[in-house]
Parts: sequence; structure tokens; C-alpha cells
Amino acid sequence: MASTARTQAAADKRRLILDAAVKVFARQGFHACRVSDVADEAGVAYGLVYHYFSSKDEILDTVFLERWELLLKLIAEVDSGDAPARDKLRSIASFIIDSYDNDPDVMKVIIVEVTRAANSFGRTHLPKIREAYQLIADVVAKAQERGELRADVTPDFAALAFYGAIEQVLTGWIFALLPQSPEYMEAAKEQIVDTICDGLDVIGLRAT
Amino acid sequence: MASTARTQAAADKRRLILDAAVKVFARQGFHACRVSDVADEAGVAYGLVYHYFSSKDEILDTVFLERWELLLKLIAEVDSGDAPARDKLRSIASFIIDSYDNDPDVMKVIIVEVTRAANSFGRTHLPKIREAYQLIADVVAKAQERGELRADVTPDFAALAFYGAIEQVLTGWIFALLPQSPEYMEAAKEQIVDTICDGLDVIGLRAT
DNA sequence: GGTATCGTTGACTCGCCAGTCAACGACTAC
DNA sequence: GTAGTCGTTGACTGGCGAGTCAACGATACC
Repeated sequence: MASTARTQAAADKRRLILDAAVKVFARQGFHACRVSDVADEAGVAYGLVYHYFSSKDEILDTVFLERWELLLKLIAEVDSGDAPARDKLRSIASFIIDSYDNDPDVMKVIIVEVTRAANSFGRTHLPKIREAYQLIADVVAKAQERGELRADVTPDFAALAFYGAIEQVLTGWIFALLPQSPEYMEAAKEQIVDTICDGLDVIGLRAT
Repeated sequence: MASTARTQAAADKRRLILDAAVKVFARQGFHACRVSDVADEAGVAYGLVYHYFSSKDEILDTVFLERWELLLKLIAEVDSGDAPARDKLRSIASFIIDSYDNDPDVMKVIIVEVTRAANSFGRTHLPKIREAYQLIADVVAKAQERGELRADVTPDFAALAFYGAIEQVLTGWIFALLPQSPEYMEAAKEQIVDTICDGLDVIGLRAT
């Protein structure tokens, strides 16, 4: 169908602009870049950006929401399973770290410009961000009920510490404070879960 | 001495502007506020702000550095002592949490506008921020040598997780995601150290 | 009392950049 | 081939806010 071809082309252009925006935002930062930089990167005219998005902000919103929904879906899915808490948390950490591995620019933008940008987009998307905390807290709460995790740490606090550790590690990579070799990235998944779980487990399991 | 009186008055005015800036930055955010807001809050003329500071940025730099130096000094002091690692970490967590308790605006500004603002001031002050990580890593490294903490987590990683947990909790308070009662704040110190240490300790110590 | 110093004032400038808009042209439909 | 739709263009504008500056006035010093 002809109109479909046109619709498809339009969708592609939108995607093209979105991808260019991610690159530019990651490279220069959201505030430091101009809309014309995005247009140039995408190879389209300035005005076309405003044909597909109503504002510069909306572009970032779209980038964030698209990916964050995936994360929420993944966590909910993991939560609904009945694997041990440790495995569930490992799945979540793996998903986020793999996301970074596959698409560092998107994750950099999300973390730097949204998740950690508490006074601009972080504030706007606080409810969505909080949803993720809540879902992680649910994982912990269930595990506590089953006696898998110690109950004297509130689920909220545990979720904060867990997500905080992940975000901190990604930030470390983004700013080259930590090595980014494939091995280190793989090991980080385990280290995060270890560090958090062995602080949450009913009984310490290690014997160095 | 007369000239001293004048010098003193000048220093006071500078302080006045600095304090006003902290209030305004905390309330509206650094980027969202205008220099005139700071001047208004301080009750001085617009131009006077530029008599004491060369730019809007310099004001924030000053706010950050003044407080961060205190933190670095405290950590170095703690590190040089020979208390158990757990106590050292508790001292550091306490210091930061007490700072927030005593002066939430300053800490909010530092965290929101500098420490977590990875693309603006966070980047500028990365070296200073890194110094803190490094000092904490030193505490961990020493404890590992003494066999007090497990050695299979790198000090860098441990420092990141520890500082990350603290920052995450403060962020939780700043955005009202966590309760801010005096008891909760006091308990948080212990919970942070617990969560991190029992994930770092040679042997898990608890028996719920 | 006169002069120099320096803290203080706030109206103004100037550059920047998000967002607009009028016009263009490619493709579709008939 | 003609009319209509809609993706595309980029020069332009409008507002905002950081930083300037010329003048003012209080205090110090002789």
C-alpha cells in the first residue's frame, strides 16, 4: 500500500532523528547542544525536527521513556517468576549492564540527563523512576516473606542500595573511573549482586 | 582597625550572597534561577554579585569546594586512625548524613547540581569527587590488608558502592522518597554500614 | 572640609538558541 | 495533467538572562 510506504518512510525519519539526538546528547550533553546539532547529525533540515517532535524536551522524553519501559517490563517479568532473589537481582543487573554494553549512548543519556539530573528531567520523570524502585522493592519484599533475605532492612532501602550500586557503576564507566573491558563488565554483574546480597542474605555465605 | 572593619563587612557581604545563593539554588535549581534571584534573596543589587564573584558558575564552585574540602579532610583524618573499618565507614557516613541534617540546602545543592550533574559541574569537579572515592578506597584497601574485609572486591568498587549508597539515600531524602524523621536518619547511618559491610566482611556476622 | 578609595547600584547590551512559518517540491489520486 | 496532501526546507524572530559599566555615595585618611 502506498500510504503505508509513506508512513513507513516517516517513521524511519523519526527514528533517524531520535538516533541522531541520542548521539548528540551523549557527546555534548542535552543542555550544551543545540537543536541544529541534532538536525545536522541526522542530515535533515532544522525545521523537520519540529515536524516530528514538539520540542527539544520531547525528544529526550521519548528516548528515556522508550528504554525505561523496557526496564520496567523486564523487572516485572523477573519479579513474577519464582527464582531465588539472588537470581532475580542478577537478571536485573545483567539487563541494565547489557543495555549499556549494547547501546552505551542511550544509557549514558538516560543516566546523565534524566536519572541523575534531579532538577530537570529527573524531576519530570520521578514517578517513572520511582516505579522501578518500587518493583525492585517488591522483589525484595517477596524474598523477605519467604525468609530468603533478612527482614530488618526495609525493601525500599534495599532497592535504593541495589539500584544505586548499579547506577554508580554505570556512572563509573561513563566517566572512565572504572575499567570497561568485557571481562570487567561481566564480573561487575556478579560483584553488584554479591555485594548487595551478602549484605542482605539471612546468613553470610562466604568464607574467603 | 578601620580597614579591618571594612574588610570584615566585605567578607560578611560575600557570605550573605553565598548563603542566599545556596537557598535559591536549592529552591529553584542552578539553571532555573537567575542571578537576579540570588541578588534579591540576599537583598543586594544585581551588580554586587559580580563584585564578589566573577560569574554565576563561580558561586556554585565556591559552595561546592568549601564543603567538599571538609569532607576530604574528614575522610583523610578517619583513614589515618586505626579504628576497625566498620567504624571508619560509619564515621564517614555519619559525617555526610549529619551535614545533610544540619544544612540540607547546601548538601542538596552539592548533590543535585554537582555530584550528580555529570555533564555540567560534575564534569568540572570530577577530580575532586574522585579524590573522595580514592580516600574511601584507601580505607577499604588497608582493611583488606589487615584481613578485616574480603579481598575479592576491589577497593575501587567497594568505595563506589559505599559512596553510592550514601548518595542514593540523600537523594531519597531530597526528593521525599524516604522518610526524614530524626530516628530514620540516625538508623540510616547504621543501615548503610550494615548493608555494605556485611557484603564486604570476611564472614557474614548476622543471624536474624 | 576635601579628596581618594571602594563598596554599591540597576539600567542596559548583546549573544544565543528554541521555536515559527511561509514556501517549496515530491508523491498520490483521479 | 491537474489538484491536493504532506514531508521538507532554513531564514527569521522573540525572549531571556548573563555579564557590563558608568555613576553614585559612604567611609577612611589627611
